[in-house]
Amino acid sequence: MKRNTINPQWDDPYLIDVPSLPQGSWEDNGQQLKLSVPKEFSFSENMKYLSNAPNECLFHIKDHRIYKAVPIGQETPIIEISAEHENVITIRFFGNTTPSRQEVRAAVAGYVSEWFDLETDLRPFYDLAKNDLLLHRAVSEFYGLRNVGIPDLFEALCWGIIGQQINLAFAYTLKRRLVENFGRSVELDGEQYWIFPSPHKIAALAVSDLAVLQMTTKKSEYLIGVAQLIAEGKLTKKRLLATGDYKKAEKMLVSIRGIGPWTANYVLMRCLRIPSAFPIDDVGLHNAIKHLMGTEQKPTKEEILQLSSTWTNWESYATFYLWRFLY
DNA sequence: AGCCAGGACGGTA
DNA sequence: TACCGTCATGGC
Repeated sequence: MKRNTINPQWDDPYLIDVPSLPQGSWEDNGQQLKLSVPKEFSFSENMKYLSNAPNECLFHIKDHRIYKAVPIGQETPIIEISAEHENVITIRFFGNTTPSRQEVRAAVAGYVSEWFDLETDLRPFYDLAKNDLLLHRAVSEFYGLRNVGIPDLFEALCWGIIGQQINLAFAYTLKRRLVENFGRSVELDGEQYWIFPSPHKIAALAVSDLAVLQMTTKKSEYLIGVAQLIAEGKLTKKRLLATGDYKKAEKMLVSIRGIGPWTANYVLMRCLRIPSAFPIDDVGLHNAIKHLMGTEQKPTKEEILQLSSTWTNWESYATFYLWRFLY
């Protein structure tokens, strides 16, 4: 008999911070969901991006399909995301994890819609990019790529903090250790699906609990501090968005210990989807520009501001597209 | 072996 | 405001 087994530490009140409904059109026949996607969307282009994450532990990819456990309230459906045609995304529930309640299925649709940023109209970006020194090649090579995001705020903040000042491969290793030590997993058909630890769980840890994972002491402190803020309800997506202004949201984040300009903009870009969020200190961005410009030295901040002066309100998409040149 | 990595902090001038 | 030493470890 195949059953889902869930780790003991499952008395976990945290609800991931995601929309309860997709904004766009979608269908639900009780067994599977279909999301309509904009014309400027390419499933395979987004899959190429996701396939490149080395050592990713929160989803896996097989035969051009994504498999992932999505925690919604007290349920943890395991979904398969596929696209027979480029213009529609199909979500199937795995095994016996089909949520019986319609609102849970809707939340899953909302999660996927947000993950792939299906609501943004990319046409203005493509228009401005056509004549842009750095972007014209990016938008033709990666046409249909979305700003694939991190819908949950806590996960996005942790990923940003973990990634500070270390190479990406090591960052993935640290994330995996964090998830496998303090997250929970659902097992189905011999596969294990990991779910990111809750803020409550991390908030209750001691610095040494994280430091043994080879996180620096400071990173351990930062993660616990952010977890406490979120667990106490003091830091939410809603509050950040309620500032009504990108710069105010950035200030709110930067005031938190461990979150500097890079992390703040990274999270505003990948989680809150602020179009003008711009992690200008990002080494990856610097390397991409260096690569495209064929220069030996990294661009200065002034040069980047010059090159990006026409990206107004599309800085986050520009950054995301330029990252694609790095792998 | 040595430089670099999807930075941030705390102190100093 | 602007700069600098420090944190600390793995990847290549």
